[in-house]
Amino acid sequence: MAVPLDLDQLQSFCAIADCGSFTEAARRVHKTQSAVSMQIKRLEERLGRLLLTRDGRSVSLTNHGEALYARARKMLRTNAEILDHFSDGDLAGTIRFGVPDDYAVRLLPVILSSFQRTHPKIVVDVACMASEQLLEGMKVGRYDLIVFTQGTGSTFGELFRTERMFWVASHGGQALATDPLPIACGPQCCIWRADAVEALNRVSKDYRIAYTSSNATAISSAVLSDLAVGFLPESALQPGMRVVSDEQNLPRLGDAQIALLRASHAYGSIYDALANHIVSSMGNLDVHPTLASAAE
Amino acid sequence: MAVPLDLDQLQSFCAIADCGSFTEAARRVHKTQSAVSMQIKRLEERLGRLLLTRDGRSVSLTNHGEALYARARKMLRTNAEILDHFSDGDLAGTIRFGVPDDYAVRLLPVILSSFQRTHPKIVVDVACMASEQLLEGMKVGRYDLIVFTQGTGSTFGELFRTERMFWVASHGGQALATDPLPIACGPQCCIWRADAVEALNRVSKDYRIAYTSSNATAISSAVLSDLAVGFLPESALQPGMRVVSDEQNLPRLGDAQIALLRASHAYGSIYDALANHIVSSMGNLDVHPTLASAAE
DNA sequence: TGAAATCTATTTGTTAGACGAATAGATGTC
DNA sequence: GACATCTATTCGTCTAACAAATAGATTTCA
Repeated sequence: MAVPLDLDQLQSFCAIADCGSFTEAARRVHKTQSAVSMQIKRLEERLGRLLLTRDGRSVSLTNHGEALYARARKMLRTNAEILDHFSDGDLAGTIRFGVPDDYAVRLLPVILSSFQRTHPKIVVDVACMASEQLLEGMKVGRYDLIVFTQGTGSTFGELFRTERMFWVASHGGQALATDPLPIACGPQCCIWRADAVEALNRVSKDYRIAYTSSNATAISSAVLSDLAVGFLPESALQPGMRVVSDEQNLPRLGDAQIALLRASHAYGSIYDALANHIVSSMGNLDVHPTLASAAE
Repeated sequence: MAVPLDLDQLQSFCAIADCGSFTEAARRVHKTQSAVSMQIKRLEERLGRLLLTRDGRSVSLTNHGEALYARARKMLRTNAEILDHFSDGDLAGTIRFGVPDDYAVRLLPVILSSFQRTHPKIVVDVACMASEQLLEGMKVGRYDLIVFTQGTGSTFGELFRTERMFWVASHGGQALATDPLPIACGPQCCIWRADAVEALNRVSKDYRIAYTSSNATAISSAVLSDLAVGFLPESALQPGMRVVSDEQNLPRLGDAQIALLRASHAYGSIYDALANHIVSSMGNLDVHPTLASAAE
């Protein structure tokens, strides 16, 4: 191996990929814009490929950039893990953390309790609400780190898990057989709502929005009490719910993409520690293990 | 994250861990001894721990060093994977590769065929024989890269897989019930032989070495034809063999440790490519995913 | 016991290259 | 068409990584 890559460059690269801007990325990694620009230039020269497309307006990853990103992330995670492991004394501080309420119930307790055990001096201040509100709050600086779900299309933040979405009904209920189909879902802004509505229209299925709430438990209750049919990601399924099989005439839904988003200042050791913990606890994405499968 | 670690330092660190010498490691990474010495000094300062113990004669890893080593290796593998992925044109060259014959049968075809598919221009010259002979051949420069198995004690080379060892007999055969127990195994030098013999003595089991060969297929045949009982690692088990359950009075055997060893010159892109491929294809070791479990 | 050999650590001087500041060039906005 | 806001580039500075040489420590062998 001639000379290994420079993690500093990869860090800048990932920062740009995350926020879509050289200037903003520079702030995050505590460098000037020119330094970041030159780092990327050197990285691209080193690998002999264009990694980012600069369209004046926005910056996005090329295919090669995508291929690099996943692996670079992995290396940076391991790097942060090492630094965390060797950091003297326990890390201390407070993290304002946001998570969609549908995941909160199932996943949070496990994840946060094991995190608290290894990092007793980090206080995690948890907020549970819909992804849209979390993103809103992130904009005004209310959180340091949030987990949120996004549609299949636009990707920003750090994608670390995908999940199948299922139509669900109550066991032995009538809602599923009703026409038009009564549906329980989040408010207008709900990311999945648009996807589901579009899918229903595509198969010309009659439906009506029978129940709306920005509270996930409220929606679950509506489904469980047979008021309506709902759609949920795999890990939000609850006992008493019945997954509607593909044989029914309901359209297949797109996958839920779960990502991590940091405030621009949240790139320190304690944030890395929590982010790493979440990704390794519930992440289900990884680069294909062998190059065999990764090669084009 | 203040400033990420330097992969260059980690590379030197791993090279030292692999060969137990600053001077030799320096040759491998194409630097002077002083440069390597200073790199380690900086790395130890950075992490605030002693990573290597220099006892004048030999150099070995401290506990902190061990913890770092596994993660550093992972990063270096990913690094090599990236460079491989982006290397222009197909890598070309010849690799003189050695592998124990017991593994050759089961694993080689799959591994090498997928490797050839992604790296058609790399010629892999395969030698199949017992680990001891491979190590012997490595000493005199006959191989670039070998896979070999070692006992539970001494570790050198790059450990990437462990496997349970099983006592095996033929289906419905008599050998297992015979007293003293007839055993088929490798020659004197066989690593497992000492372990098995020691285990038998520990439980005061009478046995006799009934069949000896340095050829793994010969031993398998002896077991299959009920001439004797044998002991094999999990992945060398073959149809027609019966694993002797723990209820029988045979002692539990230690695990087989499978490692990779490179010639001192074999640190280039094509060697990395094959080494990575092998490790990701058949490796079953990894750093614990979360720090939770890794913390002391 | 002492000389030679062979380690690692340290010192010194040189130099590449990474960075920040300033500027140019490009693009979209009002 | 002026302005704002990106990224690229130029320039000068300075850090820090390196090779070469040397010192210090330890083992080996006579």
